[in-house]
Amino acid sequence: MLTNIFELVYLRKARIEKLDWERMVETPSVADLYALLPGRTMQAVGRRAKWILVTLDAGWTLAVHLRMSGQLLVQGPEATPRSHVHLVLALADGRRIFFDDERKFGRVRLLDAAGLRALDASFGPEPLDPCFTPGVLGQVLAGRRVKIKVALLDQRIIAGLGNIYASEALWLAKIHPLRLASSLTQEEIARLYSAIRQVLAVAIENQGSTLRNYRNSYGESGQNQDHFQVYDRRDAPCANCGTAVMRIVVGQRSTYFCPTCQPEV
DNA sequence: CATTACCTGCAA
DNA sequence: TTGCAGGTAATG
Repeated sequence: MLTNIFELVYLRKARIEKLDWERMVETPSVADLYALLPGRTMQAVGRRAKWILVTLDAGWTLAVHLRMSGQLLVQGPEATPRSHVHLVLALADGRRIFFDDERKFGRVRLLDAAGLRALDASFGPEPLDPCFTPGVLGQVLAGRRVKIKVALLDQRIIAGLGNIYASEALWLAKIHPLRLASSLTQEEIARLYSAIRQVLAVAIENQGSTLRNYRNSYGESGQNQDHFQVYDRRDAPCANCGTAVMRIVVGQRSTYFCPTCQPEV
């Protein structure tokens, strides 16, 4: 979750101070990244699905995906990178951006306008966008013979939900995770729509969920892990009915739900 | 569809 | 030692 930006930091005349895990650079080649990035100016920070998008000048966009354990940290000139910092960008004002990533799953791309359009087009609707309505959710789920939990994790169907918030949203909507997406009634879609937006809004309010690695760009933990209703709460009592929360595996991912509030398929 | 790979670290 | 972890791409 993107909780804050690098204010207006300047990458002008900056350099790549360290890059010791080249596999994190998906495109262009590492040589091209070294050629193109220095001298660029950061103009804005945005997000699409789980990609952090830093708008640069000359039509370039620096895209960063934190995957499981990545952190993007803004540090002062005196800070020492920890052992898992694999990319350091030195800024013109002396600060540095550390890409810290224990598991090395995180990725970086430098995209031109066409690359950005292609990335954007590969994702489903943004749940917090005003254009996202129950009707839109119904359309993207229509005819999908996939379990609803799997559909919610598929970024091509709907963008931005991860394993935590998929379970949380289904609990709030009282929908069993194994239901087929195509089987949801209008009413259930309406409930799911509200639940998704509610769960994300609360998570943002609580500055994200820190299980192990998540930090905002100042290195601060989130608080939303203290507000989980079902995720990581196997055997805890459901807040609605007291039934023990169950854990099952759906699409190879841990999935938590209340067997009473979210009736069987 | 399901399974495996990618990585490292931590808890059971 | 095994299993599991907030994600996704690449395989059968």
